[in-house]
Amino acid sequence: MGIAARKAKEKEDLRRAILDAARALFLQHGYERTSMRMIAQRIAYSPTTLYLYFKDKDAIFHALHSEAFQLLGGRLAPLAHVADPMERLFAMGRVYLHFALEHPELYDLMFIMEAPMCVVDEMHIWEEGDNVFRVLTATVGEAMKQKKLRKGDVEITSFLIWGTVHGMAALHVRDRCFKVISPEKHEHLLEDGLDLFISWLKGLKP
Amino acid sequence: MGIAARKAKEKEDLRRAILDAARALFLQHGYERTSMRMIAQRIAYSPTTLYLYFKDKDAIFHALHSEAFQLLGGRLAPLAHVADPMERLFAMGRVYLHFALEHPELYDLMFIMEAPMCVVDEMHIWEEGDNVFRVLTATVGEAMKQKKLRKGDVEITSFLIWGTVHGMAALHVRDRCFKVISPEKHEHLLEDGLDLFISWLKGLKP
DNA sequence: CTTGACGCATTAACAGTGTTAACTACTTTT
DNA sequence: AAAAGTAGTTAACACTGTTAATGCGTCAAG
Repeated sequence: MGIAARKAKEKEDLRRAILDAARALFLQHGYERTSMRMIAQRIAYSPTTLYLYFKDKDAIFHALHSEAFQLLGGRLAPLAHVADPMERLFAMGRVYLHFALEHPELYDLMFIMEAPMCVVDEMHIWEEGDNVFRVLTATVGEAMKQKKLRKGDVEITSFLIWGTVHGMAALHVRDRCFKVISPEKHEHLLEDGLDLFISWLKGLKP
Repeated sequence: MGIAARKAKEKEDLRRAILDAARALFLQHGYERTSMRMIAQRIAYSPTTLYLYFKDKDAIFHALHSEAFQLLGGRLAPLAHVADPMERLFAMGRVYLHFALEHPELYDLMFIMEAPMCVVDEMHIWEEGDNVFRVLTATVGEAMKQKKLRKGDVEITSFLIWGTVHGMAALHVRDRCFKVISPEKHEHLLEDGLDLFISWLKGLKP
C-alpha cells in the first residue's frame, strides 16, 4: 500500500504546513489579528481547505498550544536528573523564565491567552498545564520532605512559586513592566527578579 | 448661558452612557467579542455616533482602563495612613488581590489585555500603572530603611512582589489554576497563596 | 425674516472576518 | 462502466471596525 501511505503522508504534510503558517502568523501578528484567509494564502490554498484539517480557528490554536507545551516539556525533562530538589526547583524556574523570554508569543499562547481554554473547558481538564504543574508539586514536596524548604501545603506553595515566576513573565509578555521600571534595569530585570526570589527561598527561616 | 451648559451636560451624559454600555458589555463578553454595534444598540444610538465621542474602539477601552485605575487607586489610597511600612505592604497586597477577585474583568483590562497598551506606546509612558507602582516602591523603600525588609534593590524587589501578586491574579483571571489545583482548595486559593507569601516575607532572615 | 453655518446623528458603503453549503474534479471501489 | 468517496474549490451569510456622504435642527449674522 505505497500509494495510500503516500497519500497519508501528503495529508500529514499539509496539516503541518497549515500549523507552520499559522504559528508564524500568530507569533507575528497575534491570534486575533491573523485571519484564516491569511493562513490559507501563505500556503497557497483556499481558506475553506483549512476546515478539512481543523474544526475551526480555535482548533489550530489548540494544536499549536500543545506543540508549545511539548517544547517546554522537552526543556524541563532533563532537570529530572538534578538530585537536590531545591537546586532542581531553581533550575526549573530559570528554564521556565528563559522560555518565556525566548518565546514570549508562545508563552502568551500557553499561559495568558483565552482562546485555548475554551476548548479545554468542555473536558474540565487542562492536560498540558497539569503535567507541568505536577512536576513542580513533586519537586516542592520532595524539598519539603528533605527539610530544605519550609513545610506547608504543597499545592499552595507550588501555586505561589508558579504564580511568582508567571507574574514576572506575564508582566513582561504583556508589556507592563518596561513602562514603569528604570531603563537601565530592563536588560536583566526578569533574571534579577528570579535571582532575588531564589535568594529569598534560600534564606527562609524554617 | 444655560442652554450651552445644558448642551454640554447632554454631551457628557451621552459620553457616560457609551462608557457604561461599553463597560457592561466588555465585562460580560470580553473586549474582542463586543462590537461597536452592540454598544450602540444598547443605548439605542447609531453605531457611527460612537465615533463622534471616541476616536475608535481602543479609545473607549482606554477610557475604561483609566476609570478602573481610579477605582483601584481609591482603594489603595486609605492605606497611606498605615504607619508600619510592612503592614502597609501586606494590606496593599490584600487590597490589590481582592480587587482582582472582585473585578476580574477590570483587572484583566488593566494588567493583562493588550489593547490599551497600544495607545500608551505612543507616549512611552503608562501613567496609571506608574502611579500604582510608585506607591509600592515607596513602601518597599521605607520598609528597607527601617530594616523590616531585607535590603536590596528597591525597584527589583518591588517588581518581584508585584509580579508575585499579579501572577496569582493573572492565573486566576485567565483561568489557568482551577484546572490544575484540587477543587477543595479553589475557594481560598489566592488568599492562601498571598498569606503564605506574606509569612515568607515576615520570616526572611536578614 | 431669511440665509448660512455649524453640530449632531443618521444611512450607506467598504474591506475585512469566521464559517457553511454547494459544487467540481479526480480516485478508488464495485 | 457505474457508483462512492475524497480533496479542493467558489459563493455566500452574517458579522466586524471604520469612513464618507447626507440629513436635520438650532444658532448667529445680514
